[in-house]
Amino acid sequence: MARAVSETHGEILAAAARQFAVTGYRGTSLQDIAREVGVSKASVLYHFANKEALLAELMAPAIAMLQSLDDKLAGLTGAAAQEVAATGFVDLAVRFRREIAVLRGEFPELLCQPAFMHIQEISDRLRNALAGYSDRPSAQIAALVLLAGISEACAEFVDVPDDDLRPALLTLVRRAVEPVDAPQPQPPTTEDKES
Amino acid sequence: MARAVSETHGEILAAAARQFAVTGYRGTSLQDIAREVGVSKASVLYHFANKEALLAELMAPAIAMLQSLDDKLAGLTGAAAQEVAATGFVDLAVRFRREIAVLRGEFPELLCQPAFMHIQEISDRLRNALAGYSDRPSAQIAALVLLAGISEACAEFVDVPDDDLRPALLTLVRRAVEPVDAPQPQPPTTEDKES
DNA sequence: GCCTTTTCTGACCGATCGGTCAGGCTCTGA
DNA sequence: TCAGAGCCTGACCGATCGGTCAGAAAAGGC
Repeated sequence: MARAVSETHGEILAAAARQFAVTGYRGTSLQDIAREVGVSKASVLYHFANKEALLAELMAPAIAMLQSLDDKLAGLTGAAAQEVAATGFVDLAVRFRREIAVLRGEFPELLCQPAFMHIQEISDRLRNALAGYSDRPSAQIAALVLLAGISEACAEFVDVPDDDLRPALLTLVRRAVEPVDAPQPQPPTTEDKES
Repeated sequence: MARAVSETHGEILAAAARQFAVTGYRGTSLQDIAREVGVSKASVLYHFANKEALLAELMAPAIAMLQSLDDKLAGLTGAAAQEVAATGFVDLAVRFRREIAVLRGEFPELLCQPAFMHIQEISDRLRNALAGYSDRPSAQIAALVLLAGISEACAEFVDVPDDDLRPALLTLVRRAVEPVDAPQPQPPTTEDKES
């Protein structure tokens, strides 16, 4: 068959992105991807050294953006770090919904593979930043819930346009994150309306 | 060997719970579970009809609690529904951290299996309740982010005691959820949702 | 003692996985 | 015209998966 100077490479990548997001990395076989593109499994392995290499190329842009967010956070503390982490991660999650969905579902094994080992550290730093570098458990918990939830939500709302999703998420994060050094409206004692 | 009137059944269940939570349902083989218990794979399949039956028995208590929460939500609307959904789901997530972690990671395929088909509907209703039955996208998004994030967070903080985790999550949810009939800064256009 | 029931096992099955390999096809430039 | 590069394939490999089955080993009532 031999198509015009390999658009096949890109087609495989696109099909893999689609299927990984739905079925997961482990749940998608090379055969599945090959079938969708209309080539043989051997052809997939001609274009990509192995399954992991295919995943790595797929994730590269998202990882690059995550890395650059990590760099931007390097010099910041407190509320400034929170704000940059919030806007940066929301942007990233909205733009790379599918890629993040893959990472989300298969954390334990994927992060053991050499190409993705540093991601755990980066996302730990991101969580710390979103918690305003507070070591209060409640701040850490809130940050983790938000990061995880946003990853999930973006994968779920595939059909919501970016420009609707982004502000909604950003508003949510700003409301939900535990403030650190901003002047707080009430003392941390329980001035509760519920109990 | 033939142990005293099968504690083996329970041991298999416990080992499966541990491994599913770490490696996922699909990522854990019957061989793995058998090895941890110290029996043969065939023995696992003597106590459980098949892998899915093992999972179903493991999930039963969590699903029962989810079902009862669903029942409790049946007659409620607005802020009352939000509050019950919030406390109920936080309780459930804290108590059944491991079980929820399994469901979380392997949604698409697990929910296709007959034993779990109705869970998707229940969790949709739960999300709606947490959104105060508002159809504003931002309310729906916030609810989904919170539900997903909490599931993830509980699985992550395995070593945090229940009594520390629960209030932290509850505070977060109450702060993050979009209020429906509480006094709002902007005039509510759609006060009446479904009557 | 013996017989039945419960518990457990090794050997085996078909299916599927990721990956290899030798070779065929088409295009291109000399 | 022909050699070589790029692209693609079917056949095949070893490993692992969930699951079956005949029968051994132990437990318990008689």
